[in-house]
Amino acid sequence: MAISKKISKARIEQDDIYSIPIDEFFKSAFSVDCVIFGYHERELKVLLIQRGTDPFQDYWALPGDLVYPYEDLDDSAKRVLNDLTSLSDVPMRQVHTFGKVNRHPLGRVITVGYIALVELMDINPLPSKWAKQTKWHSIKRIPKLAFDHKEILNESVRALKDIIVAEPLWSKVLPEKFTLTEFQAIFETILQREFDKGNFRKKINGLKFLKRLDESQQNVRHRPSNLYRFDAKLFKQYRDKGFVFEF
Amino acid sequence: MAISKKISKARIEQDDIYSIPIDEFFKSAFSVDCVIFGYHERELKVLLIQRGTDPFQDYWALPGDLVYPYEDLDDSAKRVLNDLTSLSDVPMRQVHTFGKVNRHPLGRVITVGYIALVELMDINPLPSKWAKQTKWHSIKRIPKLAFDHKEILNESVRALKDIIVAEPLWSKVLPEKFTLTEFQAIFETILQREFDKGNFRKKINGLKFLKRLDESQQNVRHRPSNLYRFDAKLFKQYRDKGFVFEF
DNA sequence: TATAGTAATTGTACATTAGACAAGAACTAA
DNA sequence: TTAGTTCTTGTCTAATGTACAATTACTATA
Repeated sequence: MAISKKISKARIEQDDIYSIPIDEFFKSAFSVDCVIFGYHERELKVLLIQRGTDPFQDYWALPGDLVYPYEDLDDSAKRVLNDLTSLSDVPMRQVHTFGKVNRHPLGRVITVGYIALVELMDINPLPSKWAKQTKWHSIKRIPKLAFDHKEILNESVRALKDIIVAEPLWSKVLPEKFTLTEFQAIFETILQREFDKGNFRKKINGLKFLKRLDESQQNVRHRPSNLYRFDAKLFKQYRDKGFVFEF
Repeated sequence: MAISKKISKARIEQDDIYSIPIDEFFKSAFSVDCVIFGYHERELKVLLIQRGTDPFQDYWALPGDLVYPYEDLDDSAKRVLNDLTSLSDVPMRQVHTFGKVNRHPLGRVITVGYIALVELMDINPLPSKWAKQTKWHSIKRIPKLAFDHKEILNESVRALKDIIVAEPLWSKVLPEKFTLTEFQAIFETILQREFDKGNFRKKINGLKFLKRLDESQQNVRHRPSNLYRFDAKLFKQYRDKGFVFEF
């Protein structure tokens, strides 16, 4: 399934679009690739699968596959992730589309990248369909990847930094009740910078959608931390009024 | 050129990906759509073409077309814009990809949106290829558009607001030497909010990459404004050090 | 039981920025 | 010369950011 040899580049350049039969355009495909970031205790990982099919058989890769003809793009990302890792209910966001001519050996395929952030221990990926294995890889030690997935991953890491502040992705990573130190750790890990504890806390106390509870940690060998809860409804109200979270 | 009837949705859902011949995936196409924002004297417009071909013949639409099989996505955006409007040297940025199943009547086509911002008077779009007309439309009075172009436009307007602060798109809109009032007007128009003149100016004075010149306006019936120049090199240096422009 | 260790929490002092607003300056037109 | 206009600078206050110190509440261990 290679790109049709009937289309020579030279011919197209000197001629106009009408000279190409429209059918020649409908010989390409598109795929989605899911970048599932897993956070746990100050470590950021990404979920990779080992491919059990060609091309790039046995390579590590982002969970991704061709989009069905009848399938909306956003739905496809969900379906593909489920097909390969058995995961569902992982809200993803579109990030960028990658479309170099030779990025796929079987023909012209562009791919749309989607990202998500989850607490690593909350989900249980299981390989299915043609995925041989699924495995969390530390963002700092990424093996050689199939296709241009390294580039997609890099771009996604960059995008995650923007999105983590703009959208409450972090709420997926926190337990129901959490400490401010845990909250701070997420931002420090993803944004790769440190914050002063006291000052960070002051900022948080101004945010009404992080509600302080009348409970505290148990069984710690130091002063127990107060617990907080995220109020998604209040957050939405804030945002609808133009509020922007910033660091 | 409709989606192959051989693929029934039911069959795919109960079966797995292997049951679909791979050729069935290579029957789709993708396009690029260019959202060229034109700024002039506190007005924001968008460049539309009138389509001279089916589908949506005679409709107003974003300049966009199918991507050639041998063509990188980013290159394609440039080429398509030039094909339809004769414009070149308009740096664009990818924004979002739209992939609903039925967004294109001729078959499965997803489209990648690109945006740019230019000074309206600096460029001279001329319809060519199958574009009957090109015309600047005020962002506030948009006619019925072909395909899902209204949705693409809406998303692009939103994205422009983010990008105008993150990237120096505004440098494309300003003359070599400009006043701070002109500079402020761009942000007020695009972000749709007003700034206090004095305070805005204070902020600007801290930015070294906006260099105050020893020149001022001529022939104005009020105190002439100082002229400034944008130093792109310095801006890059700032940004590489992690500087982020904000309002 | 007292003490050390640990991290949470609060506070303080200073610097920087934001926001509202006013005063003065530099031009043209009448 | 004066009025009209907008640019430019300044001032004052409030809010926020930053660095860092002091205090608190717990556990483990001597």
